[in-house]
Amino acid sequence: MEIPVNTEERIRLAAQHVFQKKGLSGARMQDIADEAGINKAMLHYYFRSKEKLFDLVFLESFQKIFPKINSILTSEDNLFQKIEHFVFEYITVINQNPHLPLFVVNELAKNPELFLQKLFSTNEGAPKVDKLIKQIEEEINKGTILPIKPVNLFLNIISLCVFPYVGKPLVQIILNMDDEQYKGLLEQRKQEVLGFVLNAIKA
Amino acid sequence: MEIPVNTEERIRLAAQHVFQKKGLSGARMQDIADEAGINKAMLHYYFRSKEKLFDLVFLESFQKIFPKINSILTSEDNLFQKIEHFVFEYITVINQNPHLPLFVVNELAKNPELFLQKLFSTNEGAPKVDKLIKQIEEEINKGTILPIKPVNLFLNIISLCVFPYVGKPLVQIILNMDDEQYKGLLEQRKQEVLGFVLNAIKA
DNA sequence: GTCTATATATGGATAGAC
DNA sequence: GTCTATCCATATATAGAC
Repeated sequence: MEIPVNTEERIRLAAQHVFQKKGLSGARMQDIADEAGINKAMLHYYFRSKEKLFDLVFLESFQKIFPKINSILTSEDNLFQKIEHFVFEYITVINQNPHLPLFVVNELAKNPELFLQKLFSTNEGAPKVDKLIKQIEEEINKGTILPIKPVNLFLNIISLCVFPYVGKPLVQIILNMDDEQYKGLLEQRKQEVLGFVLNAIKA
Repeated sequence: MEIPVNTEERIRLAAQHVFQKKGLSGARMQDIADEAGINKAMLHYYFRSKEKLFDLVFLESFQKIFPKINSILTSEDNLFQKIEHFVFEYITVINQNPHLPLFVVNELAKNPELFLQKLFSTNEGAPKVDKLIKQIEEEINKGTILPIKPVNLFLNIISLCVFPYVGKPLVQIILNMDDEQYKGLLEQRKQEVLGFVLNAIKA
C-alpha cells in the first residue's frame, strides 16, 4: 500500500476512503484534502466538484463488485461449483474492501433516483442471474437438491456472505466482541457459509 | 397512522422519518419542520439541537430492536422453538420498520465512539446470547443438530433475516425486481428462512 | 407556543498570486 | 500545479414580536 506520488491518484484514494467511511453527505472536502496531504483547492482543480468526485468513487466501488459476480454467474460451472466459487470469490473481494458493501447499499438507498443512469450508462448492466436460476431449477428437478425458490436460495447466499460485513457494528454489540475477535469470526466465514448452504439444500 | 395533534409528537415522528431516510448528516432541520407541518424554530424550542433530536430518534430505533430480541433469547423455549420465535418475531418487527436496520447499522458505523455511552447509559444493556449459545452446544452434544460454531449459527440466522431489508436496493438491481415484486419476496421470508436454517442444522 | 427575522457557523467553490 | 485568501450558499441556532 505505498502512497502514490501523483496528486490525482492520491486524491482518488483519499476520496474513496473518506466517502466510504462517512458517506456523501457526511464527507467533507477538507477531510479528503487532509488525507491526501494537499489543499482543498486541488480537489476542485482535478475533479471540479464534490459530486463529480463522489460519482467517480461510487462507480469504481460498484465496479469492484459486479464484474466478478457476473463472470462467475455466467460461467460453465455446475451449480455446486458455482456456489463454491461465488462464496469464496465474493467474500474474498469484500474482505479486501470491508466497508464497500455498506457504502454501496447505503448510498443506493439514499439516492434512489440517481443510480440507474450512472450505472447503466457506463457498465455492462446488472448481473445476469438467469443462468444460475435455471441451474437451480434443473437440480431440483433431478432431485439432487431440495425444492427451494431459486431466488430465495440466491438471496440466502448473498445474505450469508455480505451481512457480517454490513452489520458489523450491530453484531459486535450483540455478540459483545472486540475488533480482533470479530476479525477471527469473519476469517472462517468462507468455509462456514459454504457448508451451511450445502447442508441446507442437499436432498 | 393518524397524525398526532400535539406538536412535540408530530416533530418526533417527522424526525424519525427524515433521519431514517437521510441519516444524521443528510437530514435537514427544514425537512423535519416541513414534514411536521411547523416552523424550524419549533424544533429548537422542543428539542434544543439537531444532535439532541437525533439522539432521541436513534435511541428509540435501537430500543425497537433489542428488548424483543432479549426476551426471546432468554426465554425457557428449547432451541428449535427459540429459532422459530426469533425468526418470526424479528422479521415481523423489521417488516413494520423496514428502514430501521440500515439506519441503525449505518449510524453505528459512522459514530463508532458515540453509541456505547448513549446505549449503555439508558438501556438494560446488550442482548444476552449466552443462553442460546449454551443451548446450541447441548443439542450438538446430544446429536440432534450437526456440529456448528454457535456464534456462526446465530450470525447466519440474523443475516438471513436482516440482509434482505438492508440490502434491498442492491439486491433489487441484481435480481431486476420492482418494488412490488420485492415486497412479495419479503413476505414469504419467515417460512423460507426458518426452513432453510432447520435444513442446514438437522442431523 | 408559534411565528418571522436574523445571527453565526460551516463547507463547497473560485480568484489570483506564485 | 499548488498554494492562500475569499466568496457565497446553505444550515443550525437564536432573538424577539405576537
